Amino acid sequence: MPGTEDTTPRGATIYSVAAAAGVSIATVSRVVAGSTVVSETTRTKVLAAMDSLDYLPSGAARSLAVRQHDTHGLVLPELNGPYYAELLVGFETRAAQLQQSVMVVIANSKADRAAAVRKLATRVDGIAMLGSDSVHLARSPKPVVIIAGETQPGAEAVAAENVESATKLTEHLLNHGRTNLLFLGAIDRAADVRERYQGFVAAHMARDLVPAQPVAVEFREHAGAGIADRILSGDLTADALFCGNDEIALAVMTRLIDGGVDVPADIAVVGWDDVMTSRYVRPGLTTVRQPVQQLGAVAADRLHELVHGANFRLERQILPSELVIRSSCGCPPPHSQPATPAKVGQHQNRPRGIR
Amino acid sequence: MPGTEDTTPRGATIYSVAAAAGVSIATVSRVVAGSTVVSETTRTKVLAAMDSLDYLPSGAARSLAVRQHDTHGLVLPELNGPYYAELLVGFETRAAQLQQSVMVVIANSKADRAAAVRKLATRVDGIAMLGSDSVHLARSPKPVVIIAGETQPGAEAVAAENVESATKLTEHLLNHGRTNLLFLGAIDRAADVRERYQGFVAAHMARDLVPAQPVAVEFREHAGAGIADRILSGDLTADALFCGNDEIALAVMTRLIDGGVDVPADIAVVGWDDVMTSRYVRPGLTTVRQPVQQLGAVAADRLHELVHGANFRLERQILPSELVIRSSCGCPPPHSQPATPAKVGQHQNRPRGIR
DNA sequence: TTGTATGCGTTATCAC
DNA sequence: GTGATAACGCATACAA
Repeated sequence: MPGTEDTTPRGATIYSVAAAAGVSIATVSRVVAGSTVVSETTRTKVLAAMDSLDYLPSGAARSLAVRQHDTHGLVLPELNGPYYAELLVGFETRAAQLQQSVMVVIANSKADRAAAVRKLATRVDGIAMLGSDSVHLARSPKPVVIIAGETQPGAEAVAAENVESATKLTEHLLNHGRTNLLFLGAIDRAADVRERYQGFVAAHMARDLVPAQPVAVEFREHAGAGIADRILSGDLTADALFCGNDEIALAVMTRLIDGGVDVPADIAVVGWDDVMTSRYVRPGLTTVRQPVQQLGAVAADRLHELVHGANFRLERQILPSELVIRSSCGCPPPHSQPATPAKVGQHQNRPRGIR
Repeated sequence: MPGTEDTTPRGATIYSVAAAAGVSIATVSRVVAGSTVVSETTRTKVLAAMDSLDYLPSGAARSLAVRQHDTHGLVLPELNGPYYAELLVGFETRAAQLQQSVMVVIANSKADRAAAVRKLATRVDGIAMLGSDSVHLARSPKPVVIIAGETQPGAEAVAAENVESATKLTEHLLNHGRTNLLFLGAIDRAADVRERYQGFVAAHMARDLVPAQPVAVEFREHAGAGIADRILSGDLTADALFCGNDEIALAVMTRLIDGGVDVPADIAVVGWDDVMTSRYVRPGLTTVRQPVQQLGAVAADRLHELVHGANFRLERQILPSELVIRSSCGCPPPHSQPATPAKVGQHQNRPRGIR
């Protein structure tokens, strides 16, 4: 049917604005790129044309031409919770400063992750991945940085410090006179939990004590309650619980209290992460705070450098964690029970007496 | 310098695998696309070539060719907290099911958002944006769906129900015999808070009561503590506090309790969002749960349809919220104080006596 | 079933 | 200063 025009407006391209402005596409490209060589008068013409045509450059075309995506990939496990949000904020913020976009994908199973990574690699310059117990990323075509996981052949790793803090935390419990500590968490899933257990073991060894085997628990609240029930029923015995993260610590502790046990008098409980709830609950949960946001930022940073030719760092970068002593470990509660959060950045530690 | 080769390996392209497999690029493209027409023997050849060359397609080139990014954009404000993580999970998961990648950008100021949106629009097919009090997105070249905000000319909106739930919650407080309710939250920032105040007002009107003006507070914990101090000092008076979100509700309530007031006997406190802390704190915080994850999923869904030619929906889609009655409102605490979270999806409401 | 040729919208290298 | 024009890596209509 002659004369029938395509009705779907295809959007302005560099060609249409060039035509509208009466210049070549090269010139348009120059003003878009902010090149200083173009004369003021033509620049104005071009700008006007772009505006009237509502011109929007094609990122794909640009990427193809410059052979670079200018975007970072971020692979996260499905778990929600504040941890991931913070990590994303740190990562995205730093990436943005570096003029990089960020593409995120959430994957759970190893299979999902592998597939996700391959697809992602198609549209980014590099990939940051939370947790290393993940893809066998041999021959990964793009730079990879692993967050909170172990270093791997083709990748670089950044993580929050675990072993030392776990050791300190365990010692703290031991110093409180506890003799039967239990470690709650599955050490075969994630490297960071494994490292926390290492610290747990190390502290025992240092005193010629024999550490208990870890009790595998999912990092979900209901799992924590389950453990508490086993303790209440006498199936499990302990006078101190070292929990792999705050969620289960909170769940266990609360259920224990509901079940009539006195925390921390009968059983001390400590966690990991310092989630918001930990400072609101009574007794306040003793835990460890990780520099999560900074972790994301550093990952974005390293990734950017790798993409731009930097060499892989042989050993992973460790960011310091910080013990947050409250009262679930046996320390006396502060007299005024200040529930208001301390300003972040200030030390919240207030070790007392013991240790 | 003749004979000097470029040492940086440029990565395999469709051309190199075609050559290696002894076929044309069209054929390679076909097997990559999973076309069924190609013979089994050649497919194997191509697959082998791809594998040995470690071929990774260029997403940019593909996007350019098909004139589509197959990517959804998501614009978030900087605030962290579980809300955003959940939203992201819902959005990404649904997008993935639709074969779409997702690019996220975090922006705070209006200026940031405007800039971010324009840059984003360059690499995605459509944009979802949390909150509408944002960009004047006139002539936005790509489809936009607004999450938890008001509908706008060029966009579609999805949101959790606010007014009705806020009305109910207010009525609940009124039914408890409270006569001096205060609304805590800045209604000039976000549409959803505005709507909650509307419900607050509506409930008052229905009883010929005159609602108090909203007390502007930032949604940060320290701000909540500040309000509590004003109440403790007598600067502010109330027997019930309707807080714009759980963070400030928690902060206010805790500080109030530390200051010696009996919550809820002296002052009732309710919040919004049902964060984890709300079910751990004592008294349990009465609040409202929004289908955040679903909100993200619906946004991704609608965006996808808009991108593929669907018409804008004139009125926004409202997802139902749910009252979560605990005891900070004045209701008696459950006898067993079950802190374990109810399975999500089950009704957690247990209204009693009153209303 | 497979190959050829063209277009997708930029950037960048040359000339002019 | 500005304008041709060749990549960039893929999809696809059309031939064969």
